[in-house]
Amino acid sequence: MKLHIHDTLKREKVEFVPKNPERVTLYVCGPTVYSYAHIGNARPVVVFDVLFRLLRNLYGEAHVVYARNITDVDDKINKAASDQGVDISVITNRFADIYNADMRALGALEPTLQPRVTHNMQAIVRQIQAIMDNGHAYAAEGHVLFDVESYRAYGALSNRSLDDMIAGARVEVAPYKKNPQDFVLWKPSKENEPEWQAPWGAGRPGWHIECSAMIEANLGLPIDIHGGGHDLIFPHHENEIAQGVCAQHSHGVQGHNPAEYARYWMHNGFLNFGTEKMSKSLGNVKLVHEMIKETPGEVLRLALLSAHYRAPLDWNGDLLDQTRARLDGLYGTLRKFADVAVREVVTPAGVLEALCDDLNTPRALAELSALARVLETAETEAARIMAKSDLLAAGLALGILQGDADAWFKAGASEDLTATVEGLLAERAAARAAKNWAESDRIRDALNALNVEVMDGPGGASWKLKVGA
RNA sequence: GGCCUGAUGGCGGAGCGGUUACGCACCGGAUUGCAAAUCCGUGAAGCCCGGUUCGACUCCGGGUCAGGCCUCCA
Repeated sequence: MKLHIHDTLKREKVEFVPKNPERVTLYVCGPTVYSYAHIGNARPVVVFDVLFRLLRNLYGEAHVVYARNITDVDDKINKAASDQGVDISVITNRFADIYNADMRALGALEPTLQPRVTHNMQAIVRQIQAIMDNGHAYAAEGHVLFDVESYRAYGALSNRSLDDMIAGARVEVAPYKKNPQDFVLWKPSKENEPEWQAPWGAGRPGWHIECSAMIEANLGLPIDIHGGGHDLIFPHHENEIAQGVCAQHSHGVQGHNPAEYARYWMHNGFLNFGTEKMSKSLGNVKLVHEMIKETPGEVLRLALLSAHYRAPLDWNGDLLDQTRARLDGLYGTLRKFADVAVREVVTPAGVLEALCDDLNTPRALAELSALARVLETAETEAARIMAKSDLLAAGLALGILQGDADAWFKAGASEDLTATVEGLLAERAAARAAKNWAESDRIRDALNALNVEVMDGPGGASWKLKVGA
């Protein structure tokens, strides 16, 4: 099956053809680890996790290399470390671990590589030097700056010209810049801030160079797919391209080809929070770390996948309620057929087709519903085995439905409660066997009072913890 | 000012130039001791104004509204 993706650079949906199908490379911009990740940060993680799963499906697990960096050098990190009087590694290690745990809770697979800036300082220095050697950067007052006018394709990704940008002119003006749009590759550290040695003076890397250098060092240029939030298109990704291309060779009179850096670009849309913006000043920042205490990570994940990744997604309580209800339905089906065997996992064609169409997760979800219905209505055991296998395989492609179905409904129930419920259920089973309906209903009322909902089935009663009670 | 998205039924959200998306909620029926779950079914849409077309939610033009980027940002 052919994968088609929307390429930000070409601004259209194109067929994806990897440079080397034996080694498909994907890079997604990861977090700066100075604080907790919010739910908006999680959208690209979940979206590109689905892409990672799809690529592994199409090209084989061993043939996909997915890198998501950890940025552990940054002003905000410096500030946090200084405020707390600790080394930056104390901050970065702590929040990198929390970040990884939070993303795991959202069902994201671990990337193949998680390069860190501090571990790639030599590669960064090397790439900056290469850009300078190729005549695309210059040193000035301890800084190294990229010379945007030397790179003809600057603006190709974000569709803007240097003239437009000068018109906007909201860029930092500095006397040592040849052009206001020139951006920093290397800068001196302030006093008491960490610094690294470089030929043009001790200091630290600029914002954009880390990604292009880590990509070159860890994945090799060009990579196949580069992803991130669409706010990163400019300036971050635009600058990455300039760096990555110009690090490879001089571009005196030759054409400038952005594809020498990354062959396809994918960007996810933003989350909306009603009329309000999510911001620290409004105090409405939704941290994944906090949300997973209240809501199963799987619900958050599916909610993030409920709209197409490029579309804006309104994030609100209704969305979570509806997603929860949908997941309850799917897990309910799986619980009902818990005893049905599962055969080899092969992603159903309908789901694969939907995902191969620029990661159309809403359509994939529709396929999932159809598969659940097939399982519910299957008339033979063979059909049930096939249907259940399809449903689980479809879930795997999206990173959902892999948990124990019974446990899904009982999540949050203490051992004491479970014991109490099982006891009452045994009494009720006896009452029902004796057709003592009054006693049976009395026990059910008692269970309801415990926030437990009972469901009688042919194989006996099952129960679940009521949500939101 | 420049660039870029989006506007679909009560809600979420896809595809498609002419035929049921799907999910959540609701309603009717089947089933159940009663419920729940499940199944079957009904109802419900395409911001506004033009244009193209035999026919447009779907293409084109204009408008309105909302959001994003241009500065740290998923």
